[in-house]
Amino acid sequence: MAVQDQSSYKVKKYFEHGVDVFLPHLSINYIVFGFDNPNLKILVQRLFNQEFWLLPGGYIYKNENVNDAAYRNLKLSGLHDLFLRQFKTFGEATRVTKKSVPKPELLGISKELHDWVTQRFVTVGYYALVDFNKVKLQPGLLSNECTWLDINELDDLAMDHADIVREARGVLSEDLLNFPVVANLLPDSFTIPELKQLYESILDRSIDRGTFRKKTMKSGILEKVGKRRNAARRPPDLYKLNQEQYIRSLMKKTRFGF
Amino acid sequence: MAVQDQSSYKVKKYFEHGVDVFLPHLSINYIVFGFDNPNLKILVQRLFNQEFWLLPGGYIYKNENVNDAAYRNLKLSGLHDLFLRQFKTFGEATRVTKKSVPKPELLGISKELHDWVTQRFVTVGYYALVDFNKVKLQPGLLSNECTWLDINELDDLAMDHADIVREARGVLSEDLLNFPVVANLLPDSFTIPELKQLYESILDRSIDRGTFRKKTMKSGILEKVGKRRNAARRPPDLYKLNQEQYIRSLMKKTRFGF
DNA sequence: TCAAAAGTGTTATAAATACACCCATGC
DNA sequence: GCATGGGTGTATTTATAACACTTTTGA
Repeated sequence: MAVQDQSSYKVKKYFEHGVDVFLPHLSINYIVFGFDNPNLKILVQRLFNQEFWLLPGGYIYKNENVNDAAYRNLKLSGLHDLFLRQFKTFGEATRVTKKSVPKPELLGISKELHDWVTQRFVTVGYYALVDFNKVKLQPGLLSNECTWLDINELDDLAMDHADIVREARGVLSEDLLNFPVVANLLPDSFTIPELKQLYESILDRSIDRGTFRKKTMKSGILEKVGKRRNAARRPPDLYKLNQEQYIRSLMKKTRFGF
Repeated sequence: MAVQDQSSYKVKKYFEHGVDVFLPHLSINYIVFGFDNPNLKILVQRLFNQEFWLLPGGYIYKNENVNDAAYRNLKLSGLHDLFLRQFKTFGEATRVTKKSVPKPELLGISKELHDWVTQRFVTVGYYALVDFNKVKLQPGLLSNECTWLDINELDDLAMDHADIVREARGVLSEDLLNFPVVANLLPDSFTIPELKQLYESILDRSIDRGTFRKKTMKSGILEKVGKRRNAARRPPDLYKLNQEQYIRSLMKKTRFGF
């Protein structure tokens, strides 16, 4: 399950140029969604010896675009070439102390660094969509352990991170109905029932099979590429994204009303 | 038109406790929408002797919620009890230098303050909806002059503020179709044709009269309160918001598809 | 041949769209 | 009475939702 890495000093790598190269009081946090059929998961991390999980995140260089920082920090966790979207900024002054503040003193870091990472942060929230099966879990520079957490089991998240996840899910639910973004969560080829299950796990409700098929087919972004053969039942058709039509549909902004 | 106030030193009032009480590198900017039938307007300010207009904005105290700061800063411009919604954070490192950087040296402020206000800022964007006729233009503490600018005439905005306005308009267009937020832009009582014109000015396209009426009526949030008598033609019915139904409809999230 | 899931079709209802037509007013 | 914009009705098309029926497979 969880992937661990006990080198407690790699945090120093992240801060190799000190803390003053970063914008103070401003951080980035990610909700990385992955679809482990039939469940929607999010990627979480923790510092070793700590009780609670944290959303992945990072800081922004003083001369760096926030969006660029978003991609850079994700890359440090081995995630790249993914769908990434800023969705909200969280600015409560007490957000860090809401629940289970991390204890950086356990990391054996300097007083200066300790003070820096425990300052008040306004955090810019991004959500990312990844192909669950392609992701190799790796803790990144700011954590020692990472794992997938079920979207419905957020009790073990620290600070206000459970709230952030819920907001992200709400925004994703909306985006889902406006754009076929969700294909970013699936492998290159997939079946309609899989896509339907994905919609259902995000929206948290069931959708009629016939209606779902008709709508997704009509959008024209799916292209049949074969059949899947694996069980004692009718094999589902396999589809892939028609990239051209996909782009076009992003432009048109056709709404999928389920 | 524009309202002026030549006291160039009131900026010092805003910074009476120095700059260190504020979060560095982080600001708030507003797009205050007002409907001057038939045109959609936004509120802009400028520092005297400067060429370009700026969006209203402000800074955040170190121990203050960003949302609270948003309301507080608006209040300094005489705006309160309005609809306010965070819609996006703008984090380009070079956003300030995109076009026409303000010249604070013209204000006769200290070197320290000059350096502070010209640092790199990540800005949290909010849009506000106000009743155009109720707003008394007043420049606030961070500007000497303010006015309404037509939503389609953004050439005179400094930095990346025109981009920010365009993004805000896009978000408002979406929100408009999901919630009856737009009533916040109208006086207490208004006619259906006025409401329609408002939709059209935001969405920048025309809507069928019959369809518009049917949809808005069906939502049940409008209550007839009389007729308007003013021209050589059939007098339109006057409506007001049914507050109870309005709240309910905010919950239900019914979509207005025009 | 059977169970199970995939695929397809049917029908009823509701929504969106584009009109046409009538209405109330001041000049 | 007439020009003007406001209010209402209708017909067409399209979307939504629920459900039933058929197909394909391995066991």
